[in-house]
Amino acid sequence: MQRTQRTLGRPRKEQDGISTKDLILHTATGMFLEKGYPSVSMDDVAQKCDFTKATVYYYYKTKADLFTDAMVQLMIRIKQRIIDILSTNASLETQLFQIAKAHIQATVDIDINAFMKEAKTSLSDDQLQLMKEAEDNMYGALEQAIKKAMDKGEIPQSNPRLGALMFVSMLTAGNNLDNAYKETFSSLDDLVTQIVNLFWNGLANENQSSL
Amino acid sequence: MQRTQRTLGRPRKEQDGISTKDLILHTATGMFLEKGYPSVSMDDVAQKCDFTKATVYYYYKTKADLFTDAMVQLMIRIKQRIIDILSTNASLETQLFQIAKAHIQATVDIDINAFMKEAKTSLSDDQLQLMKEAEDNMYGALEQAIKKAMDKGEIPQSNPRLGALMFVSMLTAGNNLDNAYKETFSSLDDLVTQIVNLFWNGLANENQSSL
Amino acid sequence: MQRTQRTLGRPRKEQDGISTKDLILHTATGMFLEKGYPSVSMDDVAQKCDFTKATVYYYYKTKADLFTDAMVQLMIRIKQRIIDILSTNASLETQLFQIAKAHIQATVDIDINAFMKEAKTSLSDDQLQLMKEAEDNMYGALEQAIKKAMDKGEIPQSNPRLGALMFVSMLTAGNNLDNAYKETFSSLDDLVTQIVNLFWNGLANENQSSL
Amino acid sequence: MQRTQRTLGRPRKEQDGISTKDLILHTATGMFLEKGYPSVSMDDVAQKCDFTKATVYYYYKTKADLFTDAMVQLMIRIKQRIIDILSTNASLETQLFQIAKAHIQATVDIDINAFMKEAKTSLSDDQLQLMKEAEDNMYGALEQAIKKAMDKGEIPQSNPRLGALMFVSMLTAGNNLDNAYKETFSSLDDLVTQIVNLFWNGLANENQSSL
DNA sequence: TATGAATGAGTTTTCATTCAT
DNA sequence: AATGAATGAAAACTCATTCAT
Repeated sequence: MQRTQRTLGRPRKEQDGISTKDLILHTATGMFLEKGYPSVSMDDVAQKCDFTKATVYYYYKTKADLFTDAMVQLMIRIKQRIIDILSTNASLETQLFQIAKAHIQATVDIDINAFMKEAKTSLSDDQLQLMKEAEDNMYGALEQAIKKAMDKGEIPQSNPRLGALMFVSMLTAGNNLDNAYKETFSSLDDLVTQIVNLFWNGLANENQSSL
Repeated sequence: MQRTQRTLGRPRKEQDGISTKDLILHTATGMFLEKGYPSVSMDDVAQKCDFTKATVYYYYKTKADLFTDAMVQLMIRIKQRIIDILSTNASLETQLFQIAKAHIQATVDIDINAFMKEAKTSLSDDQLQLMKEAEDNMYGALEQAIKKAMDKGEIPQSNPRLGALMFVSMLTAGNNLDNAYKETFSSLDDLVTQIVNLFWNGLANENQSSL
Repeated sequence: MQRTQRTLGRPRKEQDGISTKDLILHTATGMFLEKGYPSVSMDDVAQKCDFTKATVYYYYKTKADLFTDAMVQLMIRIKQRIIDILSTNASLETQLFQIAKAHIQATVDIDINAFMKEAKTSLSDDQLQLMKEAEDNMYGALEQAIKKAMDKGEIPQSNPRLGALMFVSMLTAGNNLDNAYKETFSSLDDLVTQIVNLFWNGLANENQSSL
Repeated sequence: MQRTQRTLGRPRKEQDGISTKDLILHTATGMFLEKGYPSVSMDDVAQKCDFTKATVYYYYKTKADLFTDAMVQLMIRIKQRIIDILSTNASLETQLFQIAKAHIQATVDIDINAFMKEAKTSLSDDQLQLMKEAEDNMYGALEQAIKKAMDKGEIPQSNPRLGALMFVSMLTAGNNLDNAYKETFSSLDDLVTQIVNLFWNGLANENQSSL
């Protein structure tokens, strides 16, 4: 008659409560983001985790698997962050500002497109599919928020998906800014504000296009 | 006054008027753009040119040298194309549209930031410097055109460099669009128009920011 | 008190009690001695051991590392042999004869100076330092024995280190003797005796130098 | 009717009176001595001469040819220097001192044995033969001088060739001395004197060998 | 006489991956 | 769960050599 859910026997080694697999995944994510897929070797990841290559292979059958999982999990986390911000009552503009700030504060930068290009030759179709779905979901949240604002009349009707894509592309560019140039901004908030303003109001601030 | 009448050494092939070195450079440029720095081997380049690795090394001492030259020359060409368009009498908005169209029509796409990240560990400081300068020049032309429009009162004053950077980032994102999604646009012009409009008019089309 | 009862990982082959690493080191030592540093490739070593290049790299990170270890270990072994002989009660002359014989009987021959010259451009400062120390130790034992004999009055006072160096240089030269010439000696002992005599008594066999 | 030996027409380009072939040979000699056969590339030689590889090949069919010629000519020059010194009226000991000093003053060092070992695999039998002969000649002069001194009763009878070989080996060792150690001698003359003394009088300075 | 172009065969090194314990 | 051993394939780079002018 078992009373507790607590598993019996000595609990498995989980230093700081993080499992080996998670540690590997987390470490790999950071390294992939920093250097790109081909420039990170399984040994690099293993060494940074203080494990051996073989241990990494114990958890991930191939490097492509590790990469796919790393990217998918990352995109899920980002999507969740976006959703959290979008679920508040603030105006869309305010929310976009919050998203932008969170994105730029995170040292990590997901230039998904660049990653895809690099890894394309190494990933299986299934893996590419997985990543594409995660990417879709990630942009999807933003896209729907924009769509809702359009439907509510908050902003004029246009292509909401394109808006979402362009917004993220601008954030990525903001993240990759040359350090020397970055320092010409008085603060991070200042940079973020200018980017969001550019996205929100455009360069011209007028209604009519002369085209 | 010395005349070196007869050229020394074996003459270059010059088939179709294109020298071996140019062929290598051109081929390499395309491959780097398509797959990224680490994924293109010197042998890959050589084979595509129908030469041997050693021939590539005859013209470029290292892979990093080849890459640097490829990117710098590319950015020079792009800068020139931008300058050509900007030197017409058309309005800036029209010019931006032309630039965007030229950029997206070119199969090549330079996601400079992504390349820099990939190659950073492999390039020497000198090489990085060369690329940064070429990049600066490339954006510089656009930046000055925006600045001039601001000074003329054509558009409101804001950060012209950030505008230039964001514009190119949007074009790059447009270029990397998922094919399936790309096909939802009625034409290339349609896609380009929407991107330029978004940049020019912003999402909100209003003057006041609520932040 | 942690007992690592079961050894982790795949166990080494240990055929004939010699570990893979030792086999590689031993093989490499012989090849370096025979052909010199630049003329021995990592693949050469691997093939002679019936392993792959990658296995050699598994144990030695670089060729320079392998070379350094090979030479240092060799010099340590030679030093030990010299010390063993010098620790007997025999007269120094007899001991020198024994050392000379052992040196010449060993098929291996270390022309340390020549090796240093060849490898100098390839070795790191640390590696050169390691080799220099091992070399110093090797000569040191001989030097001290000569010094002791001088202090005891067995031989006249002079520069003991120079004596040690010259002795080894003569042995090396003896080892490298042209085979045709070597055969003009009635026996190995004869050759060794003549060399040691030359070193011990000099060419002139007289006390006064006319210089 | 030609009166003068002076060749007619424009004299061939001989900068500083040294022909291209001689310049190449001379340069190559120095580089081979400094770095050893395998570590010197034909390109290295060419660049140091400010010519192209192809020019070197114009004068020397193969690298082995260049090396053989370089070494043979060098040994001929050394032999001549030895003969010059030995043809004076000075005592053999004095002459050996002069030879030793000349040898050690020359920055170049011919560790012929080491070179032979390195190059053995690359040289043809003919080339090895050529070098062996030059080497024989080089040692031969010294050998004969020693033999003559023995016949004159100046020094006791022993193996003159072995003496010659050992003498040169000691000089080579003296040349390769660690710089730090070299500086412990008050002057070059001091070092040379000690080496020649050791060779001439031996370590023991006594007539009887206890063996 | 001298040279620029081109190459084949190698060299050092890296790395994803497998295997046996 | 984790690891040490071993490898095949490829990458960057080198170099002696040939060829055509």
